[in-house]
Amino acid sequence: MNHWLLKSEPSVFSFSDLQRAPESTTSWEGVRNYAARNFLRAMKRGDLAFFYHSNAEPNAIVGIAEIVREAYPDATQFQKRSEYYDARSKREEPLWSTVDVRAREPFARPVTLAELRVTAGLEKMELLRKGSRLSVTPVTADEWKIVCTLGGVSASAD
DNA sequence: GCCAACGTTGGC
DNA sequence: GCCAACGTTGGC
Repeated sequence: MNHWLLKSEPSVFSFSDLQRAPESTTSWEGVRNYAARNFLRAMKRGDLAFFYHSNAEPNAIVGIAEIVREAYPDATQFQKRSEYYDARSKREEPLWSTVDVRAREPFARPVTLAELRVTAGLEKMELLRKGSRLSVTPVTADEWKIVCTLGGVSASAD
C-alpha cells in the first residue's frame, strides 16, 4: 500500500467538509498540475492519505483519508462554466484525472507544519521542501508512521 | 501584505 | 530550444 498527502485550503474544503459529505466521500477535482496528476494516477484503491490544511491557522495535517476509487477523468475539465475548465482537453484523451477519497479518521491532535519541520525523520518530506507547492505528494512508510504517532492515531488507521 | 519558489506561456 | 515574463501557491 502506498501513502500520500493531499493539500486543501480549509476555507475551500476542509477535512470536516469531507467527513460531512455523502458517504464521507468526494471527488478530488481540480488538480491542474502534471506532477500532481501523475501521483493521482498512481494511487490505488485502499491507499491512505494525510489530509493537510494549507493557508490555514494553523497549517496542519488533520486527518486520514482513503482512496476509494482510482483515477478517472475529471469531469470539470469539460465544463465551460467550471473554474477548472480546460479547452485543450479532449473527451477521447482527457488531460486531467481525479480520484475519490473518503474520510477515514481525524487526528486526535492536529500536527502542525511547525511541528513537522522539527521532527526527526521527516527532513525529506516533500511537503517540507522549500518552495514545495505540489498539492498531491507521496509519503514514505516511515514518514507515515512518525506522523501518525504525532497525531495520536494508529498507522493503519483502523 | 509580502515575496520566494515554481510551472507555464510565448517571443525569438 | 532558450529564457524572460507572468500568474499562482502558500508560508510567514
